[in-house]
Amino acid sequence: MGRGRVELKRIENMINRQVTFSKRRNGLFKKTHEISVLCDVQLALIVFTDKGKLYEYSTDSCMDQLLERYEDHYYSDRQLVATGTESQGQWLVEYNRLKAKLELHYMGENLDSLSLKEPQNLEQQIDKALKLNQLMCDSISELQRKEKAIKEQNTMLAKQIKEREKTVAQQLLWEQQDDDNVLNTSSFLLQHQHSSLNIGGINQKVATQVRGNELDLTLDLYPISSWHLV
Amino acid sequence: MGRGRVELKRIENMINRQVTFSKRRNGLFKKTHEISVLCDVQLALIVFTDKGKLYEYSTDSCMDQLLERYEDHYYSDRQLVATGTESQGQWLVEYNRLKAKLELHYMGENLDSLSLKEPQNLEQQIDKALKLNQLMCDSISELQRKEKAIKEQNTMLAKQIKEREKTVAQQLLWEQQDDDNVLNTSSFLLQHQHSSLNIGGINQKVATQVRGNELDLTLDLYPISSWHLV
DNA sequence: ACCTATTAATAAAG
DNA sequence: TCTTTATTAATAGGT
Repeated sequence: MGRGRVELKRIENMINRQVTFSKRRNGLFKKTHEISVLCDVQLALIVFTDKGKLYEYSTDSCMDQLLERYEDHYYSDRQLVATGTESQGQWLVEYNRLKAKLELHYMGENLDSLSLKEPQNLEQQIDKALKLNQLMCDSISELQRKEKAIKEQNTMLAKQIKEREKTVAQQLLWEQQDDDNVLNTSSFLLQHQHSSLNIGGINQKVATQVRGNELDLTLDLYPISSWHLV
Repeated sequence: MGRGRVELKRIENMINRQVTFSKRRNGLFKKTHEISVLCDVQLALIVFTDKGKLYEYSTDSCMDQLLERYEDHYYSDRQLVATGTESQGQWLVEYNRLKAKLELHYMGENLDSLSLKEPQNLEQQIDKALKLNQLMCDSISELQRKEKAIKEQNTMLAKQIKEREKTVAQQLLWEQQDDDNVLNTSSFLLQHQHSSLNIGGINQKVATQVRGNELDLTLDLYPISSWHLV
C-alpha cells in the first residue's frame, strides 16, 4: 500500500528507513494487539533497532510469563520427565552397583594392598561423593516439582484476576447504563501500565539468594577437597 | 478491511475466531518479516493460542539470542559479575587445587601402582565427577532462584486479588451513596498493577543450563560405573 | 505531523 | 482449508 510497490529489501536511505520503521512499527503493534484481543491469544513482540533501541509489546504486559512459557514449551516438560525419572533411577542403579563392586574389591584384596594407602578412606570418600550426588539429584527433582506446583498456583491466580476484571468491567457497564438514565457521568480509568519490568527489585533478591547458595556450595565442596587422595 | 468493520473485542464464535486467527497470523508474520528486512531491525514474535499451540518468528531464526539480548537489556551487569565471579571463582579454586593434588600423586607413585590400574582414567573420572557436581550445584541454585522469584510473583498476585476485593467493596459503598445522591460523579480507578517479575530471564538461563546439564549428566554418569576400582 | 493516492489485508461467503 | 471479492486499513511519497 502506498504509492508504488516496495521491494522487500533493506531501505538504504537512512531517513527513509527510520520513517518507514516508525510507521510500520505502529502498524505492527496495532495488529499485534488486535489479533491478541480478537483471537484471544497471548503474544509477545520484541524489536531491537540497529542502534539497540528496544520496543516491545506483550499481551497483558506480562512479557516474563510469556517468555517463560516459551522456554517451557521447549525444555521443561521433557526435562522433568528425563531428570526426574530416568537419570535419577539410572543413577541409583549405578550407585548400588559401584558400592557392591567396592565391597567385593576390599574383600578380595584385603591384605596386600600396598599402594592403596587408605582403602577404607577411599571407599568412604567415594561413598560420600556418591551420596552427595544423590542428594543433589534429589534436590533438583524436588525443586523441579516445587517449581511446577507453584507455577500452577500462579496460573490459577492469574486466571482469578482476569475473571475478576471481567466481572468488574461488566458491573461498570451496567452502572453506566443506569447512570445514563439520570444524567450522570461515570468515568472509568483503566491504568494499563506498560512494560515496566520490575527487575531491579528482583535482582536484589536474586543476588541475595545466590550468595546464600554460595555458602552451601562452599560447605558442600570442602569435603570433596578432603578426599584423601594424596 | 473486509466487509464491514470489526469491533476490537474477542470474537465469540469459535470457528470465526480460528479463521480470523489463521488469516491475521499470516498477515502479522508477513509484516513482521517485512519490517525486519526493510528497516533492518531484529525482532522476535511469539504467539500462544488459548489451546497452547505455539507460533513464532524471529529475525534470522535466532530466537534464543534475541531473548537473551532482551534479558540483558534489563539485567545489569552487576549480577553477572557477582555470580560469574564469586561463586564460580571459588569453585574453580577448589577444582584446581584438587587437580594439582592428583597430579602430584601420580608423579610420585608412577610405577608401583598395582591396584590403581588406570590412574589417568581415575583422574579423568574425578575430573568429570567434579564437573558434574559443579553443574548440579549450578542447577540447584538456579532452581532456587527461580523458585523464589515465582513465589514472589505468587505473593504479588495474591495481593492484587486482595486489593481488588477491597476496591470493589468500596465501590459498592460509593454506589450506595450515589443512589442517595442523584447528581454525582462516580469515578473509579482500576489499577492494573502489573506484577511482572522477571522470571523469564532467569528461566531462560536455567533452561539452557538445565538442558546442558541433562546431556552432561547422562554422559557423565555412565563413566562413573566404569571407574575401574575392581 | 499531516495528507492522499495506492496498494495490501481481510471479512464474509462459497 | 483455499478462493473470491467487496471493503476497509495501512502506508509511501510528498508537504
